Amino acid sequence: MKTFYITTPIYYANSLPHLGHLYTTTVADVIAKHKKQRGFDTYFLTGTDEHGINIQRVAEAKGISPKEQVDYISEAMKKMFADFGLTDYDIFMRTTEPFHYESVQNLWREIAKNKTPKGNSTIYKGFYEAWFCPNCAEFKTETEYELREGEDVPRCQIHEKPLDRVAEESYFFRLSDYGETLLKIIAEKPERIRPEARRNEVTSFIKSGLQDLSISREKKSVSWGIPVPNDENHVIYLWVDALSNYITAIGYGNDERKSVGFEKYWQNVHHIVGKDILRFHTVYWFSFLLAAGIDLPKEVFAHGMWLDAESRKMGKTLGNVIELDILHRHFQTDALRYFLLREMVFGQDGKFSYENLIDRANADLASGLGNLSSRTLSMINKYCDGAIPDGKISEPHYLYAKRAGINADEQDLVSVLDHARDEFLRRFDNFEFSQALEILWNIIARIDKMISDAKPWELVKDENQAETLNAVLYRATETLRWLCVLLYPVMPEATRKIYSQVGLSEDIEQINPENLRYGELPAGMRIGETQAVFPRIDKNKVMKEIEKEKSAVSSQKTAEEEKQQPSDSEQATKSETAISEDQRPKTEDHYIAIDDFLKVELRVGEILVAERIPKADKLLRFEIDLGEEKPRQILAGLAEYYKPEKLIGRKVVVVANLKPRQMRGLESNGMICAASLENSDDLPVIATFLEDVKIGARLK
RNA sequence: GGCUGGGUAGCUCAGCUGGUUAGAGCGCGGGAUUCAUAACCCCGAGGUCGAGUGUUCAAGUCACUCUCCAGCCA
Repeated sequence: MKTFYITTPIYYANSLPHLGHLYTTTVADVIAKHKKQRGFDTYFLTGTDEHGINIQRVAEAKGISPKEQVDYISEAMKKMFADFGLTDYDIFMRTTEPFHYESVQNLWREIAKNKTPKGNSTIYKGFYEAWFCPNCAEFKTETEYELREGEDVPRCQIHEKPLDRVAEESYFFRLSDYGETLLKIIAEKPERIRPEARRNEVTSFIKSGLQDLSISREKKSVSWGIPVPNDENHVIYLWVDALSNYITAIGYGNDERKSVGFEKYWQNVHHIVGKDILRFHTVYWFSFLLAAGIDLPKEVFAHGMWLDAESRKMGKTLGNVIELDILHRHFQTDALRYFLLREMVFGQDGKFSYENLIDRANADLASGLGNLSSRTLSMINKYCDGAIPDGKISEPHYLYAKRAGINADEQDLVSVLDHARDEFLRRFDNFEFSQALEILWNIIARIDKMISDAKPWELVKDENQAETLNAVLYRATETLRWLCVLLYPVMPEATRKIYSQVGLSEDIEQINPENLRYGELPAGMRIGETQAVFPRIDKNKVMKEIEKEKSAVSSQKTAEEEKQQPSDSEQATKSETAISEDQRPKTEDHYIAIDDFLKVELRVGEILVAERIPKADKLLRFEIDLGEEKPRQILAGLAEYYKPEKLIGRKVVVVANLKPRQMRGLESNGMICAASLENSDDLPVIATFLEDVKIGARLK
């Protein structure tokens, strides 16, 4: 029997489930369901990655043990999966399982006893000294961290948290010997890494030269992990531990899971990963596997990220995160699954907003598939006494059919459906989900048009048109049957409902869409009870509710974070001022046109030099890099509030086209934007950016 | 800075190896209709195809330059 092995990454057990976890797992679930339908013996893995310094720290901070921490997260993950109907996985893998320990150590031994393609030892012991980011679980080079003014410990550029200085003995994996082999392998079977743009990144990374990889940490600094075989003082590097879950779970290197079938499944494994971890799943993972003499995965597919409606990354600071409990509370799981697969071109980034989700659900599901099903079945009830009519038109009635705009012969429709089915399957096999779905929605439009053109409500009034009417309804219903079978992996609940409304009772998950043949819908069968499968969503109402919940959540968070609250009276005063400001009459002359605003050239600048000016107690002299040929000199009255040396390196907003002005004999070429508050003793606050911005970028 | 990908209708995007009036979906405006979940069907809006130069009988579609955006560079 043909087999298929699909994996999600195992999710790091340091934070609660989010949209990314839901997305990747949903995609894998859809693929798994589809492959099962197609007759593959399918194995679907997901789970949590539970070791490492970062989990150790999170646990310490909470005052619990690492095991308690990872138990908590993996339970939360399972609960989230269950909420969204993701229960078809064959294993929820956890790296704290004893069998995984055993297997990883066996993998290590296997690698260690082999030679690299260049005939060297694969693993050697050395000494490592570098900055390490526990959040990334990566060592950082000079270009990847920043040293802030007044601090001696650099911070990770991604997490902005202090790095750990690691100076210790370490085992190394001789990755540097694998570059050529990897490039050759990728060139031979490029489809192993997709999409193409991501593959290019991987190859250019390899071409830039691979360095050996530290694959252990001393136990005294990281204790939460799998010990290196025969060296109790070392713990195996997180990525070796995590990546190998894909093989240990199906029985590599251990007896406990042997029965799953490593040989059987591994030969057709497809890893679905986020683009951020593609490198680990190709360069590192491929090399480890080569070193252990294990076949490489058939495919590693890197999908994109969900961005907000404005194409920004989602994050706590921006408050634009899509919240899983809101999704769960307000939307049908099937509508969400459809949206996830339809809206994002698999492999590219996609935009996610509650509005988009509602629009898609209403347009494609309520007005599209749902409405087609509803109008078709309701006509069968009204015009055919609730039984599926015979779809054949006999020769004497050909002319009538033609008059109604209907081909007596259904061959046109049959070839359209056959072609759509083949294309859909081809796209699906290629993980082109959005395009696959589009094909089916063209079919829906076609059937809608057939109905509108034929006008069954008129045909029913003419006895001579009885067969035409029947044919139209049969064709529509037969198409519905096909749609249900094809769409089952994407919308399991809804398609089951429609299927049973049509009157069919087989288990749709076991029907292979390849075997769909036109005309197998039995005439004379009674249809089931009908009701709307995709109720229309009242956008205004639901958006209002969501907004309310969102603000409730965020204000709750703010309250927790800021324990110090102003007294009641203070707050009252403040809100009163706010209202009066707000209610100021908005007449024309309070506004400026966009052109007026654009006259002001605001740019991002980085302070290179900041120093006091002799005999001036307020003025500071700055040299600011605006991305121009040379830095600008700007004077600003900030000396009372800021120590000049603290300002160096800060990114600020500069009015770049202000007329130059002389102060204290020096020319100032611009102005630094800062908030100045009402009271004289309030400090001005220099406008800055939370995100990393490019020097010279214009603000608008 | 280097490399990769991209900039096409209000929005999301198709447009393969260059060739008739540049397409789809959503949204919007109008019409028609009643089987259906204010749905479905028809029509329309008229977008310098990021800018420029070039190759060609002919260029979103090829080349070069510039510009903007995104990603990768352990």
